[in-house]
Amino acid sequence: MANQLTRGAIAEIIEGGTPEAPVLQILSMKRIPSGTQERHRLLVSDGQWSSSFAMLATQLNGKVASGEISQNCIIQMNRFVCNTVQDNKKVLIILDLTVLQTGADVGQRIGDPQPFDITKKNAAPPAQPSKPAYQAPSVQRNTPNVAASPARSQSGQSIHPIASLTPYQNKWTIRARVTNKSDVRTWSNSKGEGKLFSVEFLDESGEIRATGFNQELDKFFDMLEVNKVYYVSSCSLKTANKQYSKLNNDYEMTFNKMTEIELCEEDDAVPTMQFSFLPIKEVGNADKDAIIDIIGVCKEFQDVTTITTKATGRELRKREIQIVDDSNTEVTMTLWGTTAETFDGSQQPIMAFKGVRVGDFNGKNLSMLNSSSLQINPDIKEAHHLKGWFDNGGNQVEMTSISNQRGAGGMGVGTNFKTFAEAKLENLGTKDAPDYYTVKASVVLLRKENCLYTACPSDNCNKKVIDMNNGLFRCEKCNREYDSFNWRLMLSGNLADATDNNWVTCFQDQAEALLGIKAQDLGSMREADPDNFNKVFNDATFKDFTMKLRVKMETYNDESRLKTTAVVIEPLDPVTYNKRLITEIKQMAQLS
DNA sequence: CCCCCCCC
Repeated sequence: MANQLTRGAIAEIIEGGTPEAPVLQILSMKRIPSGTQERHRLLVSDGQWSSSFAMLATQLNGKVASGEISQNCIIQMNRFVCNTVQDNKKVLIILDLTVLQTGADVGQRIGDPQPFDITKKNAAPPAQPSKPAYQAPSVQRNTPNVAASPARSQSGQSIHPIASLTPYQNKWTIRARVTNKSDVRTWSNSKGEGKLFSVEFLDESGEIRATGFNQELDKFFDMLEVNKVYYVSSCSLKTANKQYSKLNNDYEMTFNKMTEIELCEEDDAVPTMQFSFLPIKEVGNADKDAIIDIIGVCKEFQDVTTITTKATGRELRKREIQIVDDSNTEVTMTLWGTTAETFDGSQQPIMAFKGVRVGDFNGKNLSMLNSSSLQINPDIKEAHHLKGWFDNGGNQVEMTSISNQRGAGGMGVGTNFKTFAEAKLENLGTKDAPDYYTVKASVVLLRKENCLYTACPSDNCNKKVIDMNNGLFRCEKCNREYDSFNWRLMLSGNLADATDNNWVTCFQDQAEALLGIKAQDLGSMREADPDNFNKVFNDATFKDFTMKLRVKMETYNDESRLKTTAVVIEPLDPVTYNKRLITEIKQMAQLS
């Protein structure tokens, strides 16, 4: 069996050689915990040497998931590149392989391979890897050695892997898929002004960002479409500024006057964008600022609004949408710019996001970045699965939202349901920012004394006024006197659910909703009709409500206490309430 | 030649 393996192939590759279709055994494999992209590192053996320098190209991840690639299996490497990384270490990336024998069939390590160490290798002094003289030692990746005969483009030139591009060669053509494309952006600074866009290209060896300015934007912006494959040649290459680019490439390209781009119709061989989707439910546990991939159904969407940035005063268009998945969880996602403006959610599309950022404003939310990409109704298995789920009952499921604030105005009672006990257990309100949650609660006790106050009648003031006892009422805030006032409510009530109770402050709108009467009417009633005044409070007591609460630690006179304020109060809708309980029971049943 | 990633 041992003679199946290509003895010495590992040494040959490490020394810069490109043996033809070498056969190796995978001794072990390890998933590397880096970023969102699943990557596998392999300990491989050629029968003589072993090394853990091998990595699987991500398009082969499926073969790991399916079990085709597993420990002890024998592989033939059809295509591979060997790069030099920091400290002159070698990394072998397997681009294409054939499993000759499964791990189960082989069942054991073949022979007695020794960990390859160039200093211990006794056969001849270490061969000098054929390293081009231009390579600075700090450069993280050398020109890869690409095995197997390169493909040819339609016009006959050979295709180069993206990973092999450097600023020092100018005759190359890549065949790559556009995985992301920016909006047109303009700039104006001391050096001048102009417009630009950028795209991201992906092939089986790697990825690279390309930028087109001014004339090149006019020439290529419309032509380049996300998900299509192109032959691209003659661009300027420069060192990528890692501060701004998250792509796994030390270089990036700029389109220039010589650049040629040509659509490639037969594009099956070029990998599509790789996602690593996180179930929406898991976003609830994700760290703030985490960059993740998400797929979901757009269940609801709000209108486009305009905001002004604090820093530069720039106006931005944004749209919030709610996406759900089969973890029965909903999250709010913010779209920006053209994506926000052109978005059509009316058909409840499936949306696959790559590289969106987790935020923690009022619960968890997601936001697209300029580096994020979005595919609507993509032809991938996760999208088909979600479509099937949504159309077959998923659309009826009551979702748990991990974003407290619904829509631009934050209206609505929200869906971040918790009991009082859960809110306490989770220490809501003890951080810097207030927490919001929604509770179903009954009124136990209302403090009707001092729940009304005389307020300034001018618009948007509402400050308490002082009765001058001469028919005039003075507002200190407006610094003037009025001949009338408005009754306003600040009602303190004890509310309870099955788990605990809580004192909650209800201001005007919320108190009116709870009592079922306008503050003005209640105020008039207090002196004129005390019986009915008391009846209002008696009637409200023991009623059930759904309410969105805000919890925040407040400090008075060096004493800190949690303050709970009602943000929205609605009468309990028994149908919606029961639906939610049924969903929760089903979820509990699934968990057990 | 850009390099902002935003707002409640």
